Amino acid sequence: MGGRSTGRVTIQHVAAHAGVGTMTVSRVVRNVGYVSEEVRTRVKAAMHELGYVPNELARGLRSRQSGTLALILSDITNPFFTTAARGAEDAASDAGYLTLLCNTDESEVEEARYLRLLAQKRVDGALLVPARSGVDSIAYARRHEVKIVVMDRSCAVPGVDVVRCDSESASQELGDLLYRLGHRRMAILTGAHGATTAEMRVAGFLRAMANRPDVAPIPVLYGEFTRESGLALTKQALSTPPRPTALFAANNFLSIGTVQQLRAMGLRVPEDVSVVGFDDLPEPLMMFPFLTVAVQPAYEMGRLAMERLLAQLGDDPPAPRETILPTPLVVRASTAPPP
Amino acid sequence: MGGRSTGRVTIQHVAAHAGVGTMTVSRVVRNVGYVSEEVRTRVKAAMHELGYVPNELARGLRSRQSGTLALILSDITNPFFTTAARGAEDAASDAGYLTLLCNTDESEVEEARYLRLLAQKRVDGALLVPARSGVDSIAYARRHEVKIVVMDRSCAVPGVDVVRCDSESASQELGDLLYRLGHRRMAILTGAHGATTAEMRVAGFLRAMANRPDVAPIPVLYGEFTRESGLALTKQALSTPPRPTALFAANNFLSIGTVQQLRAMGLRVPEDVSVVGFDDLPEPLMMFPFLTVAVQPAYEMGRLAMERLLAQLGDDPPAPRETILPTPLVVRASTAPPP
DNA sequence: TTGTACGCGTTATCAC
DNA sequence: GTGATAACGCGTACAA
Repeated sequence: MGGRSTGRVTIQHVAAHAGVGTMTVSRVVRNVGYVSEEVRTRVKAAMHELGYVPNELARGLRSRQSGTLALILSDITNPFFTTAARGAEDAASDAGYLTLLCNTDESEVEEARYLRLLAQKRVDGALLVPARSGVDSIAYARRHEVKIVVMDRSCAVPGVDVVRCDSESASQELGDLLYRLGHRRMAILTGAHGATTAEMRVAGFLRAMANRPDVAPIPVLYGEFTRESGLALTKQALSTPPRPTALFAANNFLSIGTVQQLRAMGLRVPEDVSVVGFDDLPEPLMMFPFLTVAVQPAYEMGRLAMERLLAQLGDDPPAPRETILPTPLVVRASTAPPP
Repeated sequence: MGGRSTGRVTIQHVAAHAGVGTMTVSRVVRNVGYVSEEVRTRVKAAMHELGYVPNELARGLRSRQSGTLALILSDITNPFFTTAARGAEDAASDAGYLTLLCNTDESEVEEARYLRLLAQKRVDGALLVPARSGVDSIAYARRHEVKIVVMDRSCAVPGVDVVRCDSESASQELGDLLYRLGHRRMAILTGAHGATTAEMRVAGFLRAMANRPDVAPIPVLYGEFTRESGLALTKQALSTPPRPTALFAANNFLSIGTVQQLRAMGLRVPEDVSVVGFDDLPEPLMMFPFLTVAVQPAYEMGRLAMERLLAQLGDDPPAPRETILPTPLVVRASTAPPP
């Protein structure tokens, strides 16, 4: 693979070397228009020999697109988002796009900062997991011709594509499950107020108890989607009588904290307290599959969302819609009838 | 915030709106050179009003840099790389850079493909986890003025920056540990031939047994760094007499497969077979901390590697060197004396 | 089928 | 202090 070029080989050098005009080289590079076979091979040889690499910056300047997409999520470290990111990157890569990674840590300020940077870079589009409502971000993106698909969370902005899992129904099913097992005193541990996933999971679980007068009032403890929050909220939930016989932890980190805290308090799961959670861990990470959970199809969500985004970038973009992915339950050892 | 602009506001529009030349606007935007306070405020007002966002593509075309870095790793889905990626992205973000994510799945073909794309995008630099030797990739990157820092793996190419963990010493310590516990029949399960981490861990472990004649010859089973490989290699290791009393699984996925397979075969860990592994899982992911492992400082590695890369991009780049991070052991419940 | 001139948005250079 | 002008490398329109 050719030449001792220093990366400053331009289309003109190639043209000169091949004894043709720049436009001919351009046509060969992009494989469009008519070029005689003879010239084509001559140009290709020159490209190879000089180690020519087309300059996407210049290309983008002309064509008003960068061939780059972005992934704006709260934290790649959460295995749910890790898997989703992989799905998204796979889809983008298949289409020849590169993907920028942005961690907002649920901060609207960071979200806005990244969006500004992305607009400067003229990215063609972004997958957005909005920290809060996302209205400002989406408005900003639209103003700057950055296509947006909202992922994982619902979004009140009209005319925006959304791909997410069915938090509400899945939570309701988790509630049903606990009820059928005989639980009547339960508590919900969830994320921050305002985070749509946190809210929807609460709503779904409560809906399961709506017409069941024998169920005690259900405390809803808001915190964060972290292990630490799981520890703290669990302590709190168990210290307020009547003591719950089952806990619903609305996220993977939360549920891990929950189980750890229960064990630290000398309580057995599920003999003393049942636990249901949200989000499964990827199979190769689970040494001891244990938790009864709602399994969000993270990879599919990421891939689908990116495919939607790519479609938006295409010639006739489909009408925006909300795509809600099925979110089945997996029943394991963390649930049992109340003691 | 400002204007109903459609993203096609250029520096010239701002200049016209403020009644100044484009150069003056450019100076204000970049905050360099001399501009009178009065004009400066006028320009800033115009920028705000028009919703001006500087075009990094055009900027990069002039300045020959893109403000973008890349992360080329095998699979973001591996929590070790996830955490490293977070460290790298944090460092890049702090410096005002955006980070592209590239998953090669240990394929040299994919690695080369991404590198070509990155060269087209004129990325300023990349963190590379080479699938194999990396010589071609590094040569290519150099030819195209993409700065490279090799991460996680060692690299024979001279003059290249490397940041990695101490696979060899840590593996030796794991070997020492098993020996001191009394194990004399052991086996090693590792990744693919040629992957430097796979090789180094084997070498380190074997070194621990070098001058110990009472230790039985140690089978080295090569496979992949996956759970499935862990299942298969474990089966194989236990089916060839003399049966080992301890296994060394050279990677997180491998060790999980190992434990699962042992349990499937009705063997208890550590009563029947001890297991030591490599890579810890992040704390918020471990419901049941169990495995004795060498803990690679993934976040620090990612951050440090990116900081090295940023330094390379600076004015006086430091001389390339190999940075080897300490990799301590954590002893947990998966190790015990042989039965 | 092939080549020429110009513009994409920005910045470096050099005058004013 | 400030502004005209010429690149940066490529693609579009048009001419040949």
